[in-house]
Amino acid sequence: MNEVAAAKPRVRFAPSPTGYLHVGGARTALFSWLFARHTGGTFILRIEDTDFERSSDEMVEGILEGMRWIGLDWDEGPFYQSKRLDRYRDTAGKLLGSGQAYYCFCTKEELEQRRAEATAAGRAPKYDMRCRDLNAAASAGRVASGEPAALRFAVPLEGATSWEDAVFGRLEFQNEELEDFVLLRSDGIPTYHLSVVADDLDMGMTHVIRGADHISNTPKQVLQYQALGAPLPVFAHVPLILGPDKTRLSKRHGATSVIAYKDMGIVPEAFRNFLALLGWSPGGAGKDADGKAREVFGSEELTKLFSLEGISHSNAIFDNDKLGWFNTEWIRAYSPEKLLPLIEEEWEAIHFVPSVTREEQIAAIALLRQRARSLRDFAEAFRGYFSDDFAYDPAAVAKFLKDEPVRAMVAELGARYEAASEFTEGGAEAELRAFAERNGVKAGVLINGARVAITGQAVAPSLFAVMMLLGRQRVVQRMRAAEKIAHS
RNA sequence: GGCGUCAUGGUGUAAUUGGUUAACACGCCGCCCUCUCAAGGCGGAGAGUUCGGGUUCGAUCCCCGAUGACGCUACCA
Repeated sequence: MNEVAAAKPRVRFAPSPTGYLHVGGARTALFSWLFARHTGGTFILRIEDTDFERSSDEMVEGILEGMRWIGLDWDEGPFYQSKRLDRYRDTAGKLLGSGQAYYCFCTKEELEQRRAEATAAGRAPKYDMRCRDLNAAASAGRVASGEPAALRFAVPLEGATSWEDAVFGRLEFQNEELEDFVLLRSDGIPTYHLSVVADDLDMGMTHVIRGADHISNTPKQVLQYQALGAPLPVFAHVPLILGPDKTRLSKRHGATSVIAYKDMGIVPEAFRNFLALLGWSPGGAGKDADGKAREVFGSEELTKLFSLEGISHSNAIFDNDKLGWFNTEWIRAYSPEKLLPLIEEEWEAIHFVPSVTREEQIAAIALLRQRARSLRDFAEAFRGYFSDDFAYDPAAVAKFLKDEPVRAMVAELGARYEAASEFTEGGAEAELRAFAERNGVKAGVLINGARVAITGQAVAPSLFAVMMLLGRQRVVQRMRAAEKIAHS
């Protein structure tokens, strides 16, 4: 461990607000957050908005919303790079002053043209360093007189740059493979390469946990730390998340924004649990006494188990089925009281207003959560439990409530319930079974028919439990109306 | 093209880090339960660890090569 890592960890999540929080970003944020919480360190949020063209406040809000949704709270920030421009110029000044950076007067057009020529000629499209040996004083003069110039870092011509990556081990790049990258654009705005280093240094980052797509950028940053005489943070590169076709996850694969999963009725714990296990495993620490690995982990447990060592080296494929499984597990684990506000959001989204009391809602949720796959179920298939405003699933009607005799029997049974002296779970079942026998049909036929009449669905909890939940009045009313239910 | 990284069933991951009939979870199939559907219980199919060489008494694990995938290759981040 180097001297920086020995200090209390300080880690950050540094998204660029050029889009909403996507699943890859969410996972790196989660890993950083888990690491900070595990070690008792500090988690910092920094918005890298130096690309004014593509950044927007709306995207910043979207990112914050996504982070709040999966429960990632930050201790410092959000800091905005757009408000710290002076600091980057200071750092650039140091590099220029020590001769490790130089002004470049080549225009963007010239560079593009040379790049095209080099590629056409089969050469590597690297910057040709033509401004590198310009006289420093003369260059400074040109800049002072208003000539636009970018500032480039002077990469050593020989040797190699390496670091010890916390997940990949020792990584090394030959300096000759690197080009003299731009630190400050000609409009004075820093590039990513400069601003990350300046900020990570300034904000005292001990660990830089980010996507593996940054591995190739890392030597450029290591070189700056060295040029500045600063100690290196620990770099930990996290493998990428791919779509089912093994290409980088994109809108083509469906939802890419974290909030889209919220909209699909995924519960935050489920999403976080799923994400945590994509590219990370607790190893032996996550196993039970019988040797079976558990996978359903809450926030506290993930925090306890998390370590950089458990991060995988290879890219992972996003599997919707498994996410769905985590969702059912977590919906079942939530208390009805905790589920209710989440369900209310679903209702609001479709402008549905439940007509039953809160107590009845809680009771219904307690009964239904066992078989919910998504929060959306509560606003769709389960509507009949919360209001008389629900639809009959045509397939369910066709399957169990199509025959006229059955419809008539369900209606008649409804009338019997109405006339009965009491309405209890056992009594209702006994009544139904006796009625079925007298009419020469199997009890199951009436149970299934009544279920459709009462809930509109072929799928539901045990019929008699549902009856007690809905209450005699609704049950009777819906059963008596069985003959009027439309069917084809 | 150059540079870099990675490679265990369809998917996510394990394998006391050279000694296992290669394990667990998701998914899939079947059976049980049963008033439906889930859940649950039980069982099954599915990888000999990308391929080829080496080192070793012995390689998922170490070395070399190939292949493939992915990443980077901007005055984007």
